[in-house]
Amino acid sequence: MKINVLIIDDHVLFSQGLSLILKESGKFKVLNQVQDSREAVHNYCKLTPDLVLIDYNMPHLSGLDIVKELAKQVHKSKIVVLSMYAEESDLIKFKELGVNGYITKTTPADLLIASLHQVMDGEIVFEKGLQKKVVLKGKKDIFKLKNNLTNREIDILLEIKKGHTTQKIAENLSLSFYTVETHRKNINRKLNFSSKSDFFDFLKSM
Amino acid sequence: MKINVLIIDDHVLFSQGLSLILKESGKFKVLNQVQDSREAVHNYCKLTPDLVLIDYNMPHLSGLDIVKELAKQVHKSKIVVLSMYAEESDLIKFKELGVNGYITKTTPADLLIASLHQVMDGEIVFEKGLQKKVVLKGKKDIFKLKNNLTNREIDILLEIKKGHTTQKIAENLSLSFYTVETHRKNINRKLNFSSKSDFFDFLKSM
DNA sequence: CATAAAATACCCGTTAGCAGGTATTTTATG
DNA sequence: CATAAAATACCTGCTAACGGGTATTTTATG
Repeated sequence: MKINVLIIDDHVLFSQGLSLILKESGKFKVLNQVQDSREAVHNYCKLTPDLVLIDYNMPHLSGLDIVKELAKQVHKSKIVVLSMYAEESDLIKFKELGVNGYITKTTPADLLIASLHQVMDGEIVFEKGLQKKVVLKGKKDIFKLKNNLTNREIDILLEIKKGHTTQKIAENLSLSFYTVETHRKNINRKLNFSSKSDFFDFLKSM
Repeated sequence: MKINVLIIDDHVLFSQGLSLILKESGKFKVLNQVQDSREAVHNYCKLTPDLVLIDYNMPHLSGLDIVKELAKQVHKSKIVVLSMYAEESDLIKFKELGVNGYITKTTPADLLIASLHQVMDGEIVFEKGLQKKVVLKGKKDIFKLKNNLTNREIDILLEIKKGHTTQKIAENLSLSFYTVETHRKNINRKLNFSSKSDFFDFLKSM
């Protein structure tokens, strides 16, 4: 039995090439290729594919939003995001959304096929995610030392990075509102950013 | 006799798909697919292709620079640029460089094949991929359309991106504090971010 | 030229963030 | 065990941001 695939990508040329790649492998059947979100949701429900391949870098619509839409539907399938670049922040978002795979377009076809089979076997394939995470763990200590931050302050920074308010952070970490404010104060004193955007740039580098 | 093609694109997945598309047409022979500029020039000289297909939207190197490099070589071939978006400013640059075609990746395979044949017949094909509504919009315009933002709102967003306060933005743009606040309000209403970090992520993507 | 969209400007009330403090408890660490 | 560092908690006051309005002028556009 072949794996039924739905491709969502407004770059028709890429979709058609990808279809041929999948077809050649002999294990996949491309049910349809769609170029916009309305068609995407409609085809998803009608065709009930086993696997959805969605391009993230679409100029006119957000891959993220489509993934959210698909997640709302009754039919459930594996979802793999195909992206031009490996963006760390995007990776986290897609992981949170429960996407089954994130593969960059720099991946050779055979590796893609192999990854898709892994996904169909229930694995979660985040190509470069694993490598980066390992690197990040070593970074954390250097990061701490470099900025004279304490463990708790890093906890708070990670919460801020998620976009949580002081109140929310307090709830999440089971702390008093005042305690979180104190930490924030100390962080700001230590890092002393000249503007909000500098601060958010810093958070991104974490 | 088949048309010998060299593909330059660091998105291997796309190159491989494109190769299959060309192969299926029966009229093209893909000599090689390369991922970086050095390989590009080397292969160009060694394989002397009839046609070069080059991706413009490469993250780490400029398609423009590669085209310039190829133009310097002894061997001459037709050069067609494949792009994600149709950007007017780039179009002019490529025209000046004597590129034989500029086709977006939203073009269906059959139209691409037809366009490539036109190019091989000596025609210059610059608008095959740009059908109906896609009216040569720049990145900024796509961005605008995508989010329903006005020109002024983008000005304000760029100021916010710099980390300026409302007061500072008002001074920089010679506007009233209240006007800037109104714009910010409208931007927030249109984009409706759930958190500050989402907002700053968005700014970064500008 | 009529009309809509965009850009400009002003007012009010609320809240989150932040800088200024002070102070206690817990945890390492020599 | 003594002491410093870290983590906890509370209070005050100020300001930027933001959402709710309203309203006028300028600019496109059919």
